[in-house]
Amino acid sequence: MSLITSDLKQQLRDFGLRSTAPRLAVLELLLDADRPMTHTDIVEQLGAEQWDQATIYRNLVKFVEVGLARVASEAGRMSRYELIRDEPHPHPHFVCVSCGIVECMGDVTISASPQSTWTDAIQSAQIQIHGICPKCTASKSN
Amino acid sequence: MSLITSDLKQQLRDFGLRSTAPRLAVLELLLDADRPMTHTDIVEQLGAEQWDQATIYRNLVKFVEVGLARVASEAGRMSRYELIRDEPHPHPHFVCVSCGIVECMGDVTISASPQSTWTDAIQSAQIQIHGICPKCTASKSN
DNA sequence: CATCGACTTGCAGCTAACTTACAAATACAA
DNA sequence: TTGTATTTGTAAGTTAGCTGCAAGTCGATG
Repeated sequence: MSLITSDLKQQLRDFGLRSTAPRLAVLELLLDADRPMTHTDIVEQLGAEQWDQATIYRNLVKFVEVGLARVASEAGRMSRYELIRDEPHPHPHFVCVSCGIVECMGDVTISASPQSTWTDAIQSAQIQIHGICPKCTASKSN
Repeated sequence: MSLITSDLKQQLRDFGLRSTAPRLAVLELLLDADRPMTHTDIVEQLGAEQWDQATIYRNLVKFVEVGLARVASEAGRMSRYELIRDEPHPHPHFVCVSCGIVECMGDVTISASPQSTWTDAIQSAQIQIHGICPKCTASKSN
């Protein structure tokens, strides 16, 4: 077993979850992903493993429940999951309202003003920018 | 027929849609709403009218198609619709990730920095703040 | 390192939001 | 008023996601 896999096992236990093969696989996939992924994405990428789709669902839900992951968007009526990581600059997500893809906007900073009734709620909230992604913009202009 | 209803009929025609009873009712409901509404919300509020749910769905989709309305959020796997209006200050939406309710944050202004690869896409985009609304925060602390 | 209870998985079937096919009804241009 | 394209009602279909249950597995404990 690699050192890295061993770390992942420990991370699962740190969050109060048993370390099982499907959980490790999902965790590893999310770690490597550069954008939030749907359940379908994950099942496809783990295709060779043949784990039941319900197992993957339950694990994703569990990850969110314990705080390992969050639902980054529900565009197109499909939840997209991403790991929660310690980040120097929390970044907003760009969500394409046409194709549903979600991209992390690492280089954008958002600030809100002024103090308002929402100030409390905005603490630790996620920001999404909804628009048409470059790819969809291109294909629409045909 | 009231002057107002007559205006609504004209607005439908301006967008290339025939003016029908269910469309007028949906349009009027969205006009009066102070937040984006789900298909279910709308069917319930129009309960007395007994229009088919598929008709309401198709009209909502049509409204979005012609630019009369937009999907303000898909929280909880339910689309929430709002009319597109001319607004002096486009406002972000607060989306509760717990109960899915969407509120218009009229008093909050969001600014993005710096210029980035996203600058183009952000033009005319919608901003959503995802968090836990005050009501859900209260009920969770019980 | 064997045991056992609690947690997980696989399976199959269910739910709910949304979509669609098709025939009947209707808006509206002429 | 009439003709036609659009819209509606009805019923059935789709699909992401959820759930009950029996069988399997993890890992704390002895």
